[in-house]
Parts: sequence; C-alpha cells; structure tokens
Amino acid sequence: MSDYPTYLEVLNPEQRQAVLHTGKPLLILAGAGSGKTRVITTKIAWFIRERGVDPRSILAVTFTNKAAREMATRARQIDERAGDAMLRTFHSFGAWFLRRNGSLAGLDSGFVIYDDDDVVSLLSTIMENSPKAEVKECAYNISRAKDYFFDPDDPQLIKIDTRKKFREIYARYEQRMAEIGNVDFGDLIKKPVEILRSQPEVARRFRERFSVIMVDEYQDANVAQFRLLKELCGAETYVCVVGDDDQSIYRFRGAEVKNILEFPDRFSGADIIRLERNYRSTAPILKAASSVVNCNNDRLGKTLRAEKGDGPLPVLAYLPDQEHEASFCAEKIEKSVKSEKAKWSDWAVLYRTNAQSLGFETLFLRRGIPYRVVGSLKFYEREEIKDALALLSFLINPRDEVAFRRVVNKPTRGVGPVTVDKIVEASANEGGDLLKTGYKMELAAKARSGLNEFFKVIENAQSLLDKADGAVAEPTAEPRSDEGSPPDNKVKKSGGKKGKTKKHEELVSGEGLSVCVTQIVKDSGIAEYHRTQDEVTANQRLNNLQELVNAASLYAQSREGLLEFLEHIELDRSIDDRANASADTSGDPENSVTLITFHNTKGLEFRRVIMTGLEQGVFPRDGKNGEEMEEERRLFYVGATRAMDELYLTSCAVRRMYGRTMPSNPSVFLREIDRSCLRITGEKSYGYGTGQRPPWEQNSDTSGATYSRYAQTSQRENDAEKKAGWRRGQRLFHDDHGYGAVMEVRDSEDGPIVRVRFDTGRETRFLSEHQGRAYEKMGDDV
DNA sequence: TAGTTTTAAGTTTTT
DNA sequence: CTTAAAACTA
Repeated sequence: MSDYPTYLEVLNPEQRQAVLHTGKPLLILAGAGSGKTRVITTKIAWFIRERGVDPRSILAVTFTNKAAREMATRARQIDERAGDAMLRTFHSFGAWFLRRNGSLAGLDSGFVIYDDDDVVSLLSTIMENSPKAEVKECAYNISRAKDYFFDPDDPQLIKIDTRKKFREIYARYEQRMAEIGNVDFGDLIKKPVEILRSQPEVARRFRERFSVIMVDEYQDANVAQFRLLKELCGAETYVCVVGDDDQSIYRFRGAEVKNILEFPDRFSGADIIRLERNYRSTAPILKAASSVVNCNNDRLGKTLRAEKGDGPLPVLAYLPDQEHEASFCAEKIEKSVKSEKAKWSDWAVLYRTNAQSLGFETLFLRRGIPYRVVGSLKFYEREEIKDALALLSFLINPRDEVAFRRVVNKPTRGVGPVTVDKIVEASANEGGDLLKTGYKMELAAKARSGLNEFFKVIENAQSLLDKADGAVAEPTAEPRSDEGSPPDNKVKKSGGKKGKTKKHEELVSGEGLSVCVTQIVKDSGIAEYHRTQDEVTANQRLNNLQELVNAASLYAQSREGLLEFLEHIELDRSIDDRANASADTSGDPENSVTLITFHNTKGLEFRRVIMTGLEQGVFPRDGKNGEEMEEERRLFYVGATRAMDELYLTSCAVRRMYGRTMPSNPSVFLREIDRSCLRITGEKSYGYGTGQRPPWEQNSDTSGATYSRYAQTSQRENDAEKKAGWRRGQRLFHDDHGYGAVMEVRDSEDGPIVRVRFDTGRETRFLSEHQGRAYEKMGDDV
C-alpha cells in the first residue's frame, strides 16, 4: 500500500506528515492522547536514519525528567542511535550549559543549585526583620521575575511586585548569590540566555552543534525558556515544538500560553499541524473532559475524535465524607482486581493537593492494597537529609553561606548565630570563602573551639575526597545520556524492624561515592545528633540517611561524582519515598495503584482513573476566577484525559481541613460536564445539579462560627485536668510504652483527652474515662 | 545560648 | 491535626 518503512507505516497521516516535515519551523498542536510522544520519538529516529543527522546534534527538551526518560527509551526502541541525542529538561540543559560556559558569566563550574528553601534562607539574611511569610513571597516573586526575564532594574518589574523595596531586595539577592557562586532554578535558564546573547562566539558554536531542536509540552514554556530556545536557533536550525493549549497548567510558574499562540509570529513561516485523533480514551470520557474545558473562553479550540469509540460512562459518586471516599476507591479497585478485570497498576487515584494522599495511604495500607505515591517531595525536605546535603554542598563550595549556617552548629558546638554572622560578614573581604575567614578570625574561646571542631570535620572530608580524586581518575567529561534515577533494585532496603524501636545500626556504606558520603556523614555527627534527639524518629532518620547514602553509590567516588550527585538530586527529586511508601504491602512497585496529584499526571495514562475531591474549594481551589479558573478547568481536562477505559469522580459532602470538619459543595465542574456522559451513583436522588444540597449536608451545617480554635484558656485547661484526674507533668507508666509524662490535658466532645510523651520519645493520647486504666500514676513529677 | 514550652498558622500545583 | 515560629527559662 505504501513505501514507508514499518515505523512510519504505523502512524496516521497527520502524524506521518509531522514526522516527515522539514525546512520550516513547525508547531504541532497535539490534543491529549493523540500520540505526540510517538511523533517526537519517531521524528528523532527518522532524522538519524533517513536524513543522516548526527544524533548528537539533536536536542529534545521536555519539562519533566520522567518525560525525558520516557522519550529516550522510546526513541531508542526505534533506533538505538537515538540514545546519543540530547534529551533533557530545560533546567538540566541549563545546568549542563552553565557547567561548561558559566565562567563567562563569572560562575565557577563547581556551583551548587539552590532549591526554594535555600533561596528563602538566603533571602531571610537579606530581609533580616521581615516575617517568614513576607520572605517567602519575595522569593516567589524573584523566581517569577526570572521566569519573565526581568532584571532588578527592569521597569516591568512592577508587574510582579509593586513594592519599591522589592527591586532593592532582588538586586541584593542577585549580588549575594553571585558572591556565593551558586544559582537558583531561574538562573539555569536566564544565565545561559545572557551568555548566548553577550558571547556571539558561544552562540555560534551552539547553533552549529544543534541542527535539530524539539520542545515538548511547549504550552508550559515561560518567557525565559522561549528566549533560550530563540537564542539556540540559528538560521539553519530546524525547530519543532509540540503542545496543547488546553493542557497548560503551570501559569503559577510563569508558563505563558501566549508562547504557543504566538509561535507562528515568533518563528516566521512556521507550519502548523494538528493531531486531533485521540487513541487513548473512550468517547464518553473524552466528551466529559472536553465539555468542561469547553467552558473556557481563552483557547484555540479543537475537536478531538475518539478513535476508540464507545465505552462505559464516567461515574460520579457523591459521598458523605473522606473516609467514604477512600473506601469507595479501595472497594472499586479491590473488586476489579479480585475479579481479574484489572491489575493494581491499571488504577490511579488523583487529587488536587499532596495533603490529600494521606487518607488513601492509611486505608490502602490497612487493606493491603499496594500503592505508590508519585511526586511528593517529602524525602528531600526532611531535616536530616537537608543537613547531610548542606554539608556535602559546603564541601563543594566553601562560599555557600546557606549550607554553612545550616550545619556549622549541628550537632551543637557552641557556634551560634552571632558568631556565624560575624564570620559571614568578615568573609566578604576574603572573596567569600567562609573556611579561610573562619580559620583566621578572632573569636570567643567557646566559639573558637566549636568552629575548629566543625572545620576538622570539613578537613577530614576534604582529604577523603582528595584521596578519592587521586585514586579514581574519572573525568566524566560528558554527562551520561541515560541519566536516570537509580534503578530500584540497586537501592536496597535499609535494615531495622518496622515500627519497633530497637538499637540503631551504624550507617552502612555501599560502593562508589557512598563510601565517602557514609564516612563524611558519620564524621559530621549529624547522624549522632539526630539519634540523641528522639529515639523513635531517630530510627527513621537513620534509615533516611541510609537511603541517601545508598543513592550515592551510583556515582563516581570523586569530587566530580559528588557534584553530579548533588545536581541530580536538585534537578530530579522524583524518586519515590521508599522509606514511607507501601513498604511491605507488596514487593512489586510495578504492580501497585498510583496515588498522584493532577499536575503530576501530565504525560501519563492509566486504564482506570479516579478523580477525587471534586468539591468547591478543593477542586477548583478557593479564590479561583477568571484566568485562574480557566487553568483549573484545564487541570480537570488533563486529569480526565489520562483515563483509557474507565473514569470515576468522587465528591464529598463534608471535608476535614485543619482538623475540623466543614461542609462542602459539589465542584462546579460536575455541573459543567455534559450530563449525557455521566452516570451518578450513590445518593443521586439528592438533587445533584438542581442546586439543592443533599440532606446530610444541610443537617451537619452547624457551620464555622461555633468552632473557636482558641477557645480553651488556661482556666479551661485546669477544668479539664480536674475532670480527667490527670495534670500536666504527672509521671506515669504504661505496660507497653514504659515511663512517660503528661504533656497536655484538653477537653473535647468525648471528654478530656490526655496527651502523653514517653521517655522513648513516642507520643500517645488517651481518653481519661475510657483508657485511663492502662496508665499508672507514678510518684515523682517533673 | 540551648533547650523547652507556648502560641500561631497553614494547604496549591513543580523544575 | 500538624508544623513552625516566638517566647520563655535555666
């Protein structure tokens, strides 16, 4: 029928047209599930095979590491040589660029990337007396400013922050960052653009290097990223971007849908190809999703056809509360698996905020449903992990003020903030090197000896690295193209009996870089410090540190390897949290239910999807209107179009927030969905869609005013103590937990609640009238 | 200054 | 409810 080789034969005409397109810039408007990844990967392979393009001169940019990895895998399946193409996220490309060319912007190649928390820490040293919330807002605004490519002196800055002093703060921040020699996320895009603009020679080199540039998820590009693309494209460069305006969900991060709308203007002579055949979802699912996003005004508009045809209607379950919501999900999933209609991994539970995952996790754990939580960054936000990383960062860059502040006095060495301030200030004259300055400075005796202790740790670590550098001559000139997160099997589960407190094991080192890291972390006393804090959490913290150490074993034992390790952690935090995750519900992470935020689902697909929390205030979130409301609709669209076969929606009548139960209304999205493609289960008779609220909602509407969180005065606390027969400070003994003391006695609807902290660090609470018997009062108060 | 206790505050979404 | 910041004490 045709002369196309098989890998092209399998494409539909539009897809093939997109793959074979050359000569002019190309914009591919690709609806959800229309096979855009297939087009990009095929196009890469095609260029290599049919056009003799050197794989190394192909650059494909995505927004997530997950997407980059998937693209690499799939392209290689078509042609092995595609593995040599550069497939990266914008940010990792930026980092790669700056390691090589950063010196042109005064940047040492050993820079460390600051995450948002580090930025806030640095900023709070600049905005000394401001409350934390204000500092955070400022950090956010600086980040936005960089997304829009605004310098501190840019007049347009007022669009982001109208306060006069913002300009100053931004300028000071930039200056401090330059002195420290590190970069933030925004710099990874902005600085390369600046270099490319100011150094024509470099620009020429890069335009020569990359003859084909492709960008995925183009609707999520911000202004700075657009500029970077523009700078990389020379007259000869073939540029192709793929996107879908209906799936733009990162406005809050500076994404500009305008980029995609204006592409034909910015890249003159561009062709546009539309992919409107959806191969993923059934017709009713697609219709339901479209009917919501159709309510948006600001869109190009397109008609997606479901190639799959008919299927079961999406189901809306209207439920009383979160507990029912979780068990609804559990039952649906269990039933389908037991009847062998589906596997665990066919299912995904979607929610708006990460916090919502908790309810599902606890129930799934109890019912033995294997699950994995995608995304939540918990692991790297843990104190002990941040401590260890700060220590390692400081080894790489002794000018890193933020890292220094974090670890110098941990464990306590008598070096307080006053001393630290002094050192930082003095270091300004020494080129910012905190080590050098610290050695020379005159200090009070206590601070002196403490600082020396810390320096001893650093020295030992340095010589460890020096030795490693000498022994393993590993230049790692080119980054590995298959840079992925560590394969699961390599990270062995750390020891320790679950749940029970037992003697802590030492950190165990594996191979590679982990040898050094283990030694350094042990030396530093960080592990020891956390061990002394609280015995119960200490166990977990040690396990976490062990995880970190394990992850290091994949890197070379050298400074270079350490740098790579740190960079990888900053740029890709997606490795899931094994310490907490479904630890023992099942051994096989490949066969478990996915718990995930709507945002994180982009680019993924599942046979069966449950979208949860469809309530006003939750999804869409509070205070969304106008453009932001349109973004929420797009988010709904993204979520719904992940489903291949079956789609479920849940909405609760009441929801617990901040520990209080509040009535909630059904999401407006439920009203916007075309009624012909929705089946309502459960309490359908309660007037869904008529604006009338279901009965339990009306009854339980004792509404907010009566809940006063601060009602209990110390006087009332006294009453509670009398009623309970327990008072604060009372020592006690419990058969299972041992000795402890009463921390707090509080009144509740069910009677007085006594909170106990045991000497092991564990905390429990009990109702005095019911469970009081298990607690034996002991004589000596504290 | 270090460690503890009391009080306030908060939940988007992510590279 | 959980966590972070402020306030207090030794």
